[in-house]
Amino acid sequence: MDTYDHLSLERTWQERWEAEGLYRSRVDWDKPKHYALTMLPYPSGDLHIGHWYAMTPSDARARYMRMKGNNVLFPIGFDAFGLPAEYAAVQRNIHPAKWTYENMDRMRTQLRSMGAMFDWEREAVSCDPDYYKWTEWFFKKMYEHRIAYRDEAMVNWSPTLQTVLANEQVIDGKDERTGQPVVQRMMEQWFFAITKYADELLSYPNVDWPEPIRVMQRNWIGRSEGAEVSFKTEAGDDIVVFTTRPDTLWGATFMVLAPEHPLVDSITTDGHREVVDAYRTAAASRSELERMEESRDKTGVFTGGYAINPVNDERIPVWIADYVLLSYGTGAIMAVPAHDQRDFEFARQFGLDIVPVIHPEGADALVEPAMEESYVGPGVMVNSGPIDGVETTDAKGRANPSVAAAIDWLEEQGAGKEAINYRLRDWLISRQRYWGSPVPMIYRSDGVLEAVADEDLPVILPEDLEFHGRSPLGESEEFLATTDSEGQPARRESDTLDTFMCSSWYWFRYLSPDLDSAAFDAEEAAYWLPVDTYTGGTEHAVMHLLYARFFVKAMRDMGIFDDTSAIMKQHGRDPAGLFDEPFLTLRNQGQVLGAERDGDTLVIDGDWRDGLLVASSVRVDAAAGPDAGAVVGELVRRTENVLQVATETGIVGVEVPEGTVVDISAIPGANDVHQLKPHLEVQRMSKSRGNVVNPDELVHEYGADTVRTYLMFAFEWQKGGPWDPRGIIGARRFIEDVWKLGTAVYTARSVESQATTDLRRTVHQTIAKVDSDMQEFKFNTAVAALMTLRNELLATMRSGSAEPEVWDEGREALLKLLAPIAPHITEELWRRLGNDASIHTAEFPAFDEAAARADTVTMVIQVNGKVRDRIDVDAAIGEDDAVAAALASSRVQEYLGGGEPRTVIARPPKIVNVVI
RNA sequence: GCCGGGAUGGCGAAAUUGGUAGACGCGACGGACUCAAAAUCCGUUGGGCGCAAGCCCGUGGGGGUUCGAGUCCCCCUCCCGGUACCA
Repeated sequence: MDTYDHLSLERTWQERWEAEGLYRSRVDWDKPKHYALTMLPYPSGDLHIGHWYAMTPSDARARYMRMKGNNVLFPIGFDAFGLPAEYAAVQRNIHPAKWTYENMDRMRTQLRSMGAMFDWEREAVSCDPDYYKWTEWFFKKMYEHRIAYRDEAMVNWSPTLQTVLANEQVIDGKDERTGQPVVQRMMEQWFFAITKYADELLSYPNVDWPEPIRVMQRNWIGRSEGAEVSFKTEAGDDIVVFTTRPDTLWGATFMVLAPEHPLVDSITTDGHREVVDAYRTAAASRSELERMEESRDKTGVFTGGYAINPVNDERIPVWIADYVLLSYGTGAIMAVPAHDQRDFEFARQFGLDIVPVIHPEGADALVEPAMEESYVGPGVMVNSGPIDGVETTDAKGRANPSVAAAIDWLEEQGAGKEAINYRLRDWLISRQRYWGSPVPMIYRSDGVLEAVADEDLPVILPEDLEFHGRSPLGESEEFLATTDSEGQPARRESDTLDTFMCSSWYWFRYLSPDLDSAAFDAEEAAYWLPVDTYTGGTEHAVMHLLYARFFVKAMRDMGIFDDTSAIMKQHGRDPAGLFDEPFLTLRNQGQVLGAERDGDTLVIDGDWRDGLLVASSVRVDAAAGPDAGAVVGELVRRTENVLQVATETGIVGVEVPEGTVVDISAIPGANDVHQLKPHLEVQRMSKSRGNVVNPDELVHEYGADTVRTYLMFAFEWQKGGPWDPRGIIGARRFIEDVWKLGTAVYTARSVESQATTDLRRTVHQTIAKVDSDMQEFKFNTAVAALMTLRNELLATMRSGSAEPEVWDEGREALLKLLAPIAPHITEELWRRLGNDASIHTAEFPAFDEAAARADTVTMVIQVNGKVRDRIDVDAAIGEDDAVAAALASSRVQEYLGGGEPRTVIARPPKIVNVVI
C-alpha cells in the first residue's frame, strides 16, 4: 500500500481524463440533458479563491447530475474584452491582446488544476474574431429590428475611463470598476431598447430564481403607476410631467424642471436668464457624486416663467432645481409641497405656497403655516374640485380611489392620461474604448447610417495602434476610412460594444464555438437549451443577469430560435416557453472573505509630543506586560509610518520616524515599520489588505480534492464567510482517511448482525442525505454526512464486527458519493478496486429505504415539555404502546408521585409529553 | 430612509420545517505512542451547581401563542447586502 501523493495522482488523472475525452459532451436524444453553467471568468491574470468557491461546487453539482443519469454539458470560456487589458497596455506597454491571451493561458492551467469536468472543446473566448463576429451580428440584428438605436441623451461619462457607461455600471455616482466619479453629459450614443421589455422582465415564468435577485431586478426596473399631465407655459410650450399622485394636482403650487431640461431656455425670462444660466453651468460641472455628497438642502432658481395648472387654471411659477433629474420621468415635476417631502422642503426654502389637499383621517385639517413636514398618509381629498371628498389610501396607482378618480377626470377633460413610468433606462451599449467588439456601423458621407454587410463581418480590431489614455480607434485613419455599400467614401463607427453584450449570449456560443455560419448550431441548441442551472455571484443581479434575460427575449422576438424550435419539434420536444428565459434555475454562491488576524503586540518607547508618541524604539513581543514600555498594545492600524495601537486604556497614535529601530524577532535581519502586521478584520480579500488566499499554494500543499472538499464543507455555499486557514486540515484528514479506507483490506473478526445492520443503515442514510443535499446545493451537510460515514467505516474496520460485503458496500458508496466532490482520489481508489470504467460514469448509488429505516429508535419522554427520559422503542410503536412505555418510565413515575397525569401527548415514535 | 438577508458553543456551522439544540469539522484540554517534538490514535469539550443520581440556565433582547418554540406572531437592538432627492 503506497501513500497518498496528491500531486502526481491529480496530475495523472487530469491528463488521463483529457486524453480519454471523459468530459466531452455530445447530443444524445436518448438521454435526458442537463446544461449546467457557471459564470465565465474575466482573464484578470490569476485565478483566486473566489473562482474556486464559485466553480468547484458548481462542478460537483454537474458531476452529481451526470451520475444521476443525465447527459451533462458543463462548459467554460473567457469574458475577455474589457478595460483592464487597456490599462496594461498603457502602463506596461503590453498590447491588450497579448496581455489577455497570456492571462488566459495561465488561467487555463489553473482551471485545469481544479479537476473540473469542463468540456474544453467547447471553450469560447469573447475577444476571438470568430466570437465577436457574432456579437457584431447580434448588434446588427438588433439595429434591423429597431432595438438598437442611436440617440442623444444625458449619459454617464467617466473622465477616468474616458468612456460613457450604462446606468447599471454606475454605483453611488461612481463607476463600478474603479470607484471614480462619473459626470452627466449630453451625448449621442448607441442604445438597446431594453425598456420595451420592462414589463416582461418583471415576471419570471417557470424559473427558479432566488427571491433577493428578483427583488433587486424589480427595484431596478422600478415600475410606477400614475399619470402624465400636460402644463401649458405662458410662452406657449407644453411641459409634460409624470406623477404617481395625480390626485394631488389641486395642491400643485409650482413646477420644477431639471436644469438640463430642453424647455428651460424658452421659459426663462430675460430678467432671470443670468441666474438660470449660472445655476445650469454649476449643475453641469458637478458630478453625480458631488450632487449627492452635498447636503440635502434644496437649491434652485426661479426661471421667471409661469405655467397654468390645468385642473384649476392657477398660474404657478416654474423653477429649476437639481433635485429633479432629467433621466427620470419627463425631467419635470409638478410640485405638491403639502404632500411631498422634497417639494415641501423646497417650498419652505424659497417661500412658495403650500396648499393641503388631503384631510388626514381622524385628525384636524392641515393648516399650511403650522405644517412641519409634508403629509403622505391616507385621508379624504379637499380643495380638489371634482374629486373633493374622495377617499385616499396608502395604495399605489389605480388601487387608490383618489388616484383612480383623478385619472378618470383627467382623461375626460383631455388634460392628462394614465401612464406607467420605469426607472429602467435603455441600455447604453457604446463605449469609447478600444478593447471591445467594434460597433459594425458606417457613417455615409450623406449622413445616413448603414450597417456593415454580413459578409464583411466581423469588423476586425486593428492591432498595430499606440495606446495612451484614450481609445486609439477614433484616431486611426486606417480603421476609420472605409466605403459604404455604394462604394462611396465613408467613416466607420469608432465606438466598441459594452463587454456585457459579449456575456449576454456566451452560453449559446458554447454549443458550437467553431461554427462559422451562425452564432450557434440549432441542432445543438434544440437539445441543450435552455440552461438548466446557472451559478455565480449576486454582483451581476442588475447587470449581466438582467441583460441576459433581455437578450433572450429579443432573440426570441427576432426569430433567432425559429430553426431551433423546428428541430425540437422533430424530436418530439415542445418548444413552447423555452426561449422566454435563459436560465431555469439560478443559484448564487456567497463570498469567501479574508480571515481575521490579530495585529502584532508592540512595545514602544519614545517621547510624547502633542498627544502623539514619537517612537525611539519599537519591538514586537506577544508576551509583553502592560508596563514593558511607554506604549504597549496591539497594532490595530498602520498608515505609512503612523501606528494606531490599542492599549489597555484606549487607542494611542504613534509616529515612527525614519531610522527608528524596529525589532521583529520573527523576521530575521533589520526590520522596518512596514513589516509590522496590523489587525485585520473580516472583509473582502484584496491585495492591498494583504488578506488574499492563493489557491495555487493550497492546491500544491493539500491537493485540489482537499481544497474542493474544504470549500464545500466550511460554509453554507450561498452565504460564504471568512476563510479559516486552520480549518482546511480537517478536510485533508478526511481525504487521507478516504485513502486509508480505499486501500484497506477489510477483515471481519467478531461479526455481529446488529453491527452489520447498523453499518448498512448508516450507508443508506448517507446515500439519501447526500442525494438530497447535492440536489439542493447544500454541499456542507453532504460532506458532513460523508465524514460520518467515514467515521463508521473506520470504526468498523477496527472492530471487524460487520459482514465484509456490507463494509465493502459502504466503501463503494463512500467513493461514489464523494466522487463529485473529490474527483481525483475517488477515481484512483475506484480503479484500484478493479473497476475498468471511470467512477465518474458510474451510477449514483441506489438507495434502499428498508435498509435506511431504523427498527428501533430513541423516544424522548418529556414531563411538562422538559426532557426527562429517553427509551429505545420499536420504530413502528403505536400511540397506546408509546404512552404506556412513557408512563412506565421510572423517571416519569417520580414526577407523577403516584398521581395521574392531566394529559399525555404522544407523537410516536419520536416523543411523548406527560403533562402533570 | 426604503427593500432583502441574518444573529445558535472559543470558531465555521447542523437541526427531516413546531418535537432529543449544538450533527460534522476546527480549536482547546487530558491520555497513549516517542529520548523529545510533529504526525497518528483514544477520550472530554455550551454554561453553572453536585461525590453521584441528577438539577438549573441556554439559540441577539422583551412579550405572546402552544402540551411543547432556534423554528410561528408582536415589539425592539445590532450586523451584512442592495438601493436612494425616482416625482
